[in-house]
Amino acid sequence: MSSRNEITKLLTFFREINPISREAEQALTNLASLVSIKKNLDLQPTGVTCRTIYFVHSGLARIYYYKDGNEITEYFAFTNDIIVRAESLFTGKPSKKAIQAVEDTVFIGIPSAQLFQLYDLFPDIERLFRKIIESAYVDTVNRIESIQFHTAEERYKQLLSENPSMIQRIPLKHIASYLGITQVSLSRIRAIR
Amino acid sequence: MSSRNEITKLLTFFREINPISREAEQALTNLASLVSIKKNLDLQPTGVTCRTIYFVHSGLARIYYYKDGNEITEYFAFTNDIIVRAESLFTGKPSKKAIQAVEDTVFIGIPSAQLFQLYDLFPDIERLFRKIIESAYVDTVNRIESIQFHTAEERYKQLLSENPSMIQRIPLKHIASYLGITQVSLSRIRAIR
DNA sequence: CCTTTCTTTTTACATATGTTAAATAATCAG
DNA sequence: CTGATTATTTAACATATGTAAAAAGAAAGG
Repeated sequence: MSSRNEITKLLTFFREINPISREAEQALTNLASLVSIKKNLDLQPTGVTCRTIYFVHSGLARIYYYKDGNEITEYFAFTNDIIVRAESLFTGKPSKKAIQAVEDTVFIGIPSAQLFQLYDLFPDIERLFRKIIESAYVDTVNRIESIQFHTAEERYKQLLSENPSMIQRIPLKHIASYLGITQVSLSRIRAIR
Repeated sequence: MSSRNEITKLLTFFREINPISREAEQALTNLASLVSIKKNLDLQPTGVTCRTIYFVHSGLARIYYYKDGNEITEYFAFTNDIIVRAESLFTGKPSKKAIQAVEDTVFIGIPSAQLFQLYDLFPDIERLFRKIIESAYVDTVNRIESIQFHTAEERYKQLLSENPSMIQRIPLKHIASYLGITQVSLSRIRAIR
């Protein structure tokens, strides 16, 4: 499969969110490039300002950071999911977070500076990305509710029912920190049948 | 102060986020209207789809909902803050959440359908609101980190140092549910001097 | 295939927060 | 001002999750 075909798949996904003109699709395609990262390696390290917006083409990735010496997973991205360290991209500050391939992963990268220039030429593209962020915002608000008002056991079981493959594909230590608990707690929860 | 002057104050605030043309400002002003709500009364009830984007002109408001019969405060909005039930606005579904005035509050309301039409006429306005949502998204991601990796005591003390007036202006029961703890827990935390 | 390393589970104990109920304190309406 | 309502604190006990250390299991490299 050529690079262009891989980007076409992402454009197809974009059409469901917000259709954009053929010229706009072409402009996006010209900006986009593929990056392959082997399992457990970082796509982007901490300490650098985020200047690229990534989508997962294949594989599985995560955003993580360190808290008191412990690695915390903040987000998992599957096929077609956006993966971006928003707190750095939107503020211009160096990111304290890193992006890592959980499996061998192919990313589609779009340089943010050039994308923002396209916003001026193609309001449709700006609208597309506005809607992507709106959707991410709603997801995040819902996640706060999930964290604050469900026990770790409830959150684990919900994750298990909504996305059972995660348990197979992702080390439990990452799932534990994503759920906001220790690995020991997760193990205990899993043991209760 | 006339209604127009109150909206002018909001436009001044908008200029710092993303300047828009004079025509765009005029179009926004034409859409905007003022709503005054007395303390403890709802601006928007639950069960209805959110069709208006509000900003706080003066006073103080919150978004809340019911969880197992208990009232949970999700968000506080101060002067110039946006207050909107995003999970309903962006999905078109009825909201399970309500907006309430914590003090006598003046809101500036912008009907979402008409605002979205303005996006077509004035890409600057769409950009302004994209940036507002991006900023809200970053705030929300940071809040997840705060909830997951700080104790309730740490979160209370941070809130106290960042925004001490909240403790005076808002009943502690609302602050407790905002922090994700019971009022009893908050009281205990406060007692430790 | 074996050794090393990484991941997951188990155990024992510590602690933060929840639950329920009652006591105080503050606010509000008449 | 006064009684009623609402908000806040306190107490006693229950429970979920954290911490530390060790054991067991799985994966990876030579």
